Amino acid sequence: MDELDVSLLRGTLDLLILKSLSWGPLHGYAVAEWIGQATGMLRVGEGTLYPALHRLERQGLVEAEWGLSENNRTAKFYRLSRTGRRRFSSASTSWHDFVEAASRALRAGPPVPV
Amino acid sequence: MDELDVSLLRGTLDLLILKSLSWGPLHGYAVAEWIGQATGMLRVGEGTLYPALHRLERQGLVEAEWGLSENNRTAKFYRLSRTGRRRFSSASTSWHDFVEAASRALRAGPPVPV
DNA sequence: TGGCTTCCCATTGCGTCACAAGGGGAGAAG
DNA sequence: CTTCTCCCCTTGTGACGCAATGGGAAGCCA
Repeated sequence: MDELDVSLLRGTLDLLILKSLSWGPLHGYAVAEWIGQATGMLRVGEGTLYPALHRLERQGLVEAEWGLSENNRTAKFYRLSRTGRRRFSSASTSWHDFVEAASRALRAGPPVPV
Repeated sequence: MDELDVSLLRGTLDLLILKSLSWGPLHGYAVAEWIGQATGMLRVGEGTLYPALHRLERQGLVEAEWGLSENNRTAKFYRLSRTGRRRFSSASTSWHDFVEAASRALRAGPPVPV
């Protein structure tokens, strides 16, 4: 009823996309499906996904190629570039670091007086 | 050297602020200080913090009141409202749920074929 | 007295991004 | 031939983190 809180997806989407491509090329639709099932709760709309993919492509992290899907449809397959792979691992650690830091603060006690 | 990756702070800042106020009123400057030390790595600039505080105030989650700081300066003290307290706990659980979901996906295996 | 630092408040403008809404095309299935 | 599923895309819009900028008041030091 109330407005649900802000999209926490911010900054995490790219990482999830890179992860989904870490085993091999996927087309956009499959990426969205994977994220949905792997997280169990995060539904990525197409208006969110495709701009993100194009962004990653512009940054040289993924490369696209047209092909045929498992269902015999023309689909654009994305695959990690070498820099994409490097970026994936670095983004992964900084994501964990960030979560760790925030988590620590959320468990922390009151501010210590100087 | 490289461009650092996107602000992961998105969506987490409000939660950290609410947490910092969970023990009692603090002025803005102290909130920023607490976040910096409690996380050990996240530095919140004033151009980030004050808009956030005003936002939370507009939403009725915190209430502000002028007072005197420990250093004898006029400062605006923020304190959690009752709804703010409720919001803090709900936002807290959804933050953890989100992190858990993303974390699960980042540990997950390849997409299962249908 | 004058200048410097620290503390504390705030705004403007910019770029980024998640997202809803809308549009399209092509295979499959009824 | 209609409908469904799959698969692609763009255009707004609002939200938000952030650098830059400005100001004011207390305290210190010379």
